[in-house]
Amino acid sequence: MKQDLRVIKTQESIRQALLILLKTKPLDSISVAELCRLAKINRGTFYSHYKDVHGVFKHYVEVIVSDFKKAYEQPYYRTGFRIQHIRPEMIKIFDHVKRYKKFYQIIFDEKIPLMYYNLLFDTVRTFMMESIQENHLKTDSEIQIEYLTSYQANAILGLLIEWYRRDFETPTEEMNEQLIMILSMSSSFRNQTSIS
Amino acid sequence: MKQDLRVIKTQESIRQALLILLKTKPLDSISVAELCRLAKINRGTFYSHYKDVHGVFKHYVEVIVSDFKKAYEQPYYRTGFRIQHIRPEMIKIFDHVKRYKKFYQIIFDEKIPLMYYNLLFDTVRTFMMESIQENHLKTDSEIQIEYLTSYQANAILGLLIEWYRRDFETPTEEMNEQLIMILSMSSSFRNQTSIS
DNA sequence: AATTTTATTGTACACGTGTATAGTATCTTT
DNA sequence: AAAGATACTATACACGTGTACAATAAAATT
Repeated sequence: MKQDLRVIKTQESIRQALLILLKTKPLDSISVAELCRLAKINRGTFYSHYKDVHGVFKHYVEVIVSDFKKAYEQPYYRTGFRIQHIRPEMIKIFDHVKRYKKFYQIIFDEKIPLMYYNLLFDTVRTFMMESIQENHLKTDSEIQIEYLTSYQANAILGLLIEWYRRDFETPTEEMNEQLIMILSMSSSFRNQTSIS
Repeated sequence: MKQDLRVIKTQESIRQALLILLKTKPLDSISVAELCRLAKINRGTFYSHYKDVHGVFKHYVEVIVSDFKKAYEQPYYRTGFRIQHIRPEMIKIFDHVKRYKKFYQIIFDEKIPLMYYNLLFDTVRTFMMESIQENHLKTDSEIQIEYLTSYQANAILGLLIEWYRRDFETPTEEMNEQLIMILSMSSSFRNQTSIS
């Protein structure tokens, strides 16, 4: 059996309505009722497709995240550089975020649920995991990779948080440089700070 | 002029009601109406004190965060160790989180707004800042301290996220060890991973 | 103790939420 | 093209939200 045309039509009009509303008001102020009025959809119908407004927004976030994954998984980036040097895969993250700036401004908004942040976290963390496994890196056997990758992935997100707070005004090139410099800081510094 | 007794009474009964409700249901399912019924407070009165249920919860979070800050600021921990070694200040974070486990389980819940996470982030980040300044560490002048500390602070929170996801079952002692091992990993490894 | 100040209550209103159900319209299948 | 399946609509209900305002109660001030 094929996908019902009615379903496609209503879902698309709901999604479109969200995009339109997002241009004039923040996500957390958009109600299901308003969305349905604009989409010319009965409110009861809405609930047979989405749980709430976040359910609709999540669709777009998933599209963006999968775009991020796709870019990262291009073979060129995975094989073309020697592992002795900092490879540029991660660098792509800043370009990606800048490209979808409007969405990331929503995701990092303090009124928005952690759910989207978690999605980001899991995505970046998976990259870390794969990178370690592909290069057959063996870490100190005492270190649990789950904790190591969580540490590393969230560190990157820390840069994004700061970037967001500065309204993404720092150029992506400088973000790349900052990341590389932080990564190449000597371990002696890390021991000195006691914290980092 | 002194603080009106009526105000104190109503605020305390609202806060108490929240604690009671939190024992049986998640924060995001607690309505202002329910809170007011239990607190025996008129709903209109509620809104002259708090904006919403989160406003009430935030009070507790602020108490907890200030407790965290206080513990960190005890002079003993700031002077008693040589900076050449990893100092144990940050180690306190795991004990602290474990102590207030119930609250952190709420804060890290995916349905809860980023606001509380940001509060945590800012707190830890301030520690990083102070630590760098107190020790008169000069980083590479090209590195912006704001990005460095955001990176470092959020990395720690990454460990907390993973810990939370495992329902805080990893013993605090092991969390301490994991952190120390991650921090003392050689920079050569970091260059190899390309990501971390 | 009397007066003044103000926090709280009770009530109302327009709106949003989530769910349910019967009737209608639209799609798919044969 | 007709039959069958099902998505959509219209409507209703109980509940929650945020705001407003006059009446009341309980504080602080004199």
